[in-house]
Amino acid sequence: MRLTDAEWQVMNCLWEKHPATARGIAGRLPPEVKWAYTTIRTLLARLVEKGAVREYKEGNTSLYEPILSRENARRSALKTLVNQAFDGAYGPLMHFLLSDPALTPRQRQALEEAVKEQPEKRGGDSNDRDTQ
Amino acid sequence: MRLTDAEWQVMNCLWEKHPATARGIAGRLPPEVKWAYTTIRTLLARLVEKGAVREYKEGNTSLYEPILSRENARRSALKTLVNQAFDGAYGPLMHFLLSDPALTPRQRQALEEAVKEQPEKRGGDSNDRDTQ
DNA sequence: TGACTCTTACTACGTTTGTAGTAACATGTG
DNA sequence: CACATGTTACTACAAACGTAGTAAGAGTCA
Repeated sequence: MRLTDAEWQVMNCLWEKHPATARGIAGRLPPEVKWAYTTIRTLLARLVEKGAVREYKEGNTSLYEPILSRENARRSALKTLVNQAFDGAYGPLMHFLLSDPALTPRQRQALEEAVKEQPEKRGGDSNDRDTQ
Repeated sequence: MRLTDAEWQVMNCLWEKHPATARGIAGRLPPEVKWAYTTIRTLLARLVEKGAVREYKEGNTSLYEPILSRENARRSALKTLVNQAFDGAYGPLMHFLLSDPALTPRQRQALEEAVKEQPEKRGGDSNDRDTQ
């Protein structure tokens, strides 16, 4: 399951608190995101259509709830990144993390340990378990 | 600098060996990618336009060379991912990596150490150093 | 009951992305 | 020189994305 930038914003709000109404989500979006109510509605509709979110009615109001778990969305996004930018292996990613200047020396050392043992795991691209 | 999926494929070939011709890149794409020559040409043109690649002529043939470094492309992609999927902090990402069932116990422990010390670094979204 | 105010359903539209096609120009070869 | 072959320049076009508008129904309050 691939989420677009805008969809991530909406899903993040939904994971944080659900079920939620479109307006509730509008209220929990980061302050710099100022979308029209209808924009959020469109995004939710698209998410429902792709099976990431379930919609049900309470009175005439729609409530939304995530189907795709945060866990799986993350796993999927990370796999995509690793495949496209890190040769499909987690080792290079860790290596890269290592090079972050913001790490403390101890962190660096700990990570180094981990990388040394990394079993060069190739990213099998195949069947994402992405529901639940 | 944001790269699309297709652009990553091309850039990966370019980083591997450059300068390169469009046809050379075609030859180094992974076997499952079967693009028309003109498709690669279009992608290269878009990359040139966005400043990720430089093009120059040798005779009447175009040679291409990356301007955007792999390093920076990775950094940028990782930052985007972290911002959208991991609350803008590297800690949750490491946590997530930790949960990968493919880790050896020692790796897990080493990573755990690193995470414990993680300074909850918030993703300042701002000025990407993305050239060179 | 009429006027507001929400909510939904449907539609819209410019941009980006994936994926190419075609026409014209250059170059080497018989 | 005439032709085959490779190269470039330009154009195309459907799907996905970001971002929204409008019309019509439903609840609510004076």
